[in-house]
Amino acid sequence: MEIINLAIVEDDPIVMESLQAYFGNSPQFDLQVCANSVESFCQMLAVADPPTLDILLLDIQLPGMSGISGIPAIRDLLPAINIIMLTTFEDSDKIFAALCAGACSYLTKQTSLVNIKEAVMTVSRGGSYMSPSIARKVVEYFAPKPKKVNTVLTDRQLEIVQCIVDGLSYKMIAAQLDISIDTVRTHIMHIYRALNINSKGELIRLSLEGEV
Amino acid sequence: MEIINLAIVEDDPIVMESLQAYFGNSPQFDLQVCANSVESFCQMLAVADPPTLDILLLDIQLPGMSGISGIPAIRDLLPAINIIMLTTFEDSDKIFAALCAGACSYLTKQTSLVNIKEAVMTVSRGGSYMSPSIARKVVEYFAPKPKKVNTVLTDRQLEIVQCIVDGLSYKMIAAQLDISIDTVRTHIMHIYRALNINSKGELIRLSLEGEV
DNA sequence: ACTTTCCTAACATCAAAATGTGATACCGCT
DNA sequence: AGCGGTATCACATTTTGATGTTAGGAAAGT
Repeated sequence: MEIINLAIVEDDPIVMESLQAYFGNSPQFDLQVCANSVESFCQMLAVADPPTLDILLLDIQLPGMSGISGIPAIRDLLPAINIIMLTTFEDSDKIFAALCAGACSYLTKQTSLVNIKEAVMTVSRGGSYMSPSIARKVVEYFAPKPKKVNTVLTDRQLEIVQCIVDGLSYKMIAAQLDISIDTVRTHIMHIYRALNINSKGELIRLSLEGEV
Repeated sequence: MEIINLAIVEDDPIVMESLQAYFGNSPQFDLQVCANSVESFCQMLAVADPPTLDILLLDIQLPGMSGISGIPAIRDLLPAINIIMLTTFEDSDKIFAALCAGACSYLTKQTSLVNIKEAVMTVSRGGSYMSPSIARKVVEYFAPKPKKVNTVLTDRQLEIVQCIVDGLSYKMIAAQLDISIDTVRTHIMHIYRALNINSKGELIRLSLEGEV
């Protein structure tokens, strides 16, 4: 079995000790770096012979820079590192901010040491592990939104909108829907009135953002 | 412990038997409905006294309608059901299609029965479980993309792009950036050249899709 | 010192879009 | 039968956008 090179950034001494005791005494892991802030962690990496690290357990609430805002800096120093967030926060904002910054897993601190170990090993195998409640929030991001029913636009108008979003000119829309270009103009004027906008650009933005 | 009302839609008799044997003999579960296609499953629900179902294990590759395209129909009949995809497919397209349709978990068929049970119970507790390799693909959806085109645009050009995405006209951009409208035109012409496009619409689409 | 890149700007031209007014016709509703 | 909403079309005008050429000045690199 390959030995996994670990790092931990955590400011709570109790949690840190617990993680150190658990991972430090296991032959599967080589706990190479421990730090209590992103700043000091980065300092430890900015040496002549930086350690090789596979996985980082990273807290969010830290003195100085937060774990999330520190991710870019860390990935800058270690592009290949896999970052597992380990935090008490469960709000969607922080979860998505962390994932968007490049974290690959997200665990709540209620997670048992056994499960944290499981997550670390899963990640080292190229997978990802998330706490069930976190995973639920993530999948809900994709789930079909409760339709904001479009009372403002008619079916025909939505057809026109789609054509515009597809990049068609008035002339092409007229050809495609087999109506006159003047009719297209009229439709679009009505659409603009209904949405309270006055340019193709705004319409495309609204449509791509799912507002229409 | 609450009993979990289960349904299974699976056309492979071997897999089905294995699941039936496992969940049918466990007191925690009430395996209420088994079907080998979405169509027959929906028929079983279209009765005077439809069963109460908490969780559905759903295959993708099925005779007739695919599992993914069947999700909307199923959710129409049972809005509260939690759908766990159970399939051999691991391609991102299918994963995201299933999640966007409203599935809450996604397991590969390599998943052991014990882990499937774990997933079912996790979901019944309001969480979500995904196979590690699936979870990885999901988090990679959020991860920062390797920078692409935006190396071809200068800072100033990105400013202009932002203004256009915000729905400003050339005139308004000129006013906002305090430059002449001719300069705005020149910038935009260069931007179009750099991105190989030729309209505001395409630019807005690229920008909103994160390509710039 | 020289080149390159970028931001700036003016002038010009044609295509496309935005806006307005007015009109005909169909459909469903009361 | 009459009303409101929708879809259709025409004509006209003004504004905006797309594309081109040319060019000066500032900053940065060779």
